Amino acid sequence: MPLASKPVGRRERNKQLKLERIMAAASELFAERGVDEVTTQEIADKADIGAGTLFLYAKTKGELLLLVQNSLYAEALVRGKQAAEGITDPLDAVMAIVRPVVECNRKQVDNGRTYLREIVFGDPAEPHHREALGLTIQTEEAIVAVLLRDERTAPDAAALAHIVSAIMVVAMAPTINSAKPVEDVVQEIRAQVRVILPV
Amino acid sequence: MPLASKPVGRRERNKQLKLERIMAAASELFAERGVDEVTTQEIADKADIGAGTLFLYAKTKGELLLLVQNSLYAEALVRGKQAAEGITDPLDAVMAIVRPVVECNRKQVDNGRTYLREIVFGDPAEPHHREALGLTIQTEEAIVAVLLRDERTAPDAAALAHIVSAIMVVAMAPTINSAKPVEDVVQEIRAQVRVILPV
DNA sequence: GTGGAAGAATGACCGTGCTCAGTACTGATC
DNA sequence: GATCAGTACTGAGCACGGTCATTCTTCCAC
Repeated sequence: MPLASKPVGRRERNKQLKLERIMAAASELFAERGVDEVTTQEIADKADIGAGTLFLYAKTKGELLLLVQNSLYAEALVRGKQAAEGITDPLDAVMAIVRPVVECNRKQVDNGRTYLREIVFGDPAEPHHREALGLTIQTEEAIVAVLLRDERTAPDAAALAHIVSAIMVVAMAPTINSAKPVEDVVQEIRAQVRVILPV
Repeated sequence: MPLASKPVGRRERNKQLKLERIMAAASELFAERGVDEVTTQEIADKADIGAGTLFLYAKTKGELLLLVQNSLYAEALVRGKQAAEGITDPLDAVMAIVRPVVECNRKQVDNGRTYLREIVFGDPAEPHHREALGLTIQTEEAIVAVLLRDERTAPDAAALAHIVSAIMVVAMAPTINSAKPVEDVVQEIRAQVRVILPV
């Protein structure tokens, strides 16, 4: 009976287990074939639960994608923050944060774009959506931190970081850009960020 | 037989008439109840055509919304361009273009947001979508024209205009902002544009 | 143990956007 | 007019995401 500090009954344990099975199933199927080519029925089958049960754990298919992709995004953000630490040039430092996020988002282009769509148009009341919004805020805060190294007022830094966010979204999300390789997208973002980051 | 320069047979005429009926029906229903609360069946009924026929004129429901909203957007753009002509301050001039677009987009919030979603995530191969993209490009060109009044390089102006576009999208589209009144959205955009338009 | 309240799981079912095999219409050709 | 190829129209039907009345499970009080 190791670490039974929280009274965890069979009920809670089963729920947790089911959630893990769902995440594993969804994660795998989405990565393999893309979110649009997978039905919720398939995910339920693979997770060995009823079709309706799925929606007790994620209110919509979109929420399911958020659930899966949030952790990837979180990891990318950590990498970006670390990479930015050693870089003094503001533009390069900002791009050090941006790059891993773009790479992560483009790992499976369709899923990445749908993820963005869910963040922008989904229901912010849902927990997985809130988590995603939290990550975008953290990303902006990381950029703010970089910008504040130079003399700059805090409100301006916050506004600039928000603008960088917007640039990223509009570089990654549109269907027109969906065929562009990661490097092109990163360069496109860099070109725009440079214009708004005067020395 | 007035102006029969083009050989317009019954066939072409009927198609045109049907398209007009579809546009009228969709336009009215969308405006009344919002795009999500209207079924394609209802639109077809109101236009007095078969359910399947609808999709010969617009490949998806989203395309139908583009079809309807494009003309409104086009009008807003014209108003914005005119308003900007008499204004010398760059920030004010840019905002003169932005404001009517935001107002138009927010006339029925849900429809406006769905319109943006379609522009960003829809199929650029579809004709109505292409028209919408054309309008966004025209908007950016109008902003470029304003920016080039002051000494500024053309590439920079283009980049800045594109950034203003991005700011607008990210101000209007997200669910979180859907409750904000027009004036708040405009001010939010203005605050950001000011930061990137140094004298 | 037993009873029963609270909660979780289920899958048949529904509404929706969209498709497609079949039908009807148009207009050119003789 | 008759024939016919090309095109437009149709609505029954499909696939899918999501719901909900019902069933099953857990766990507490006694």
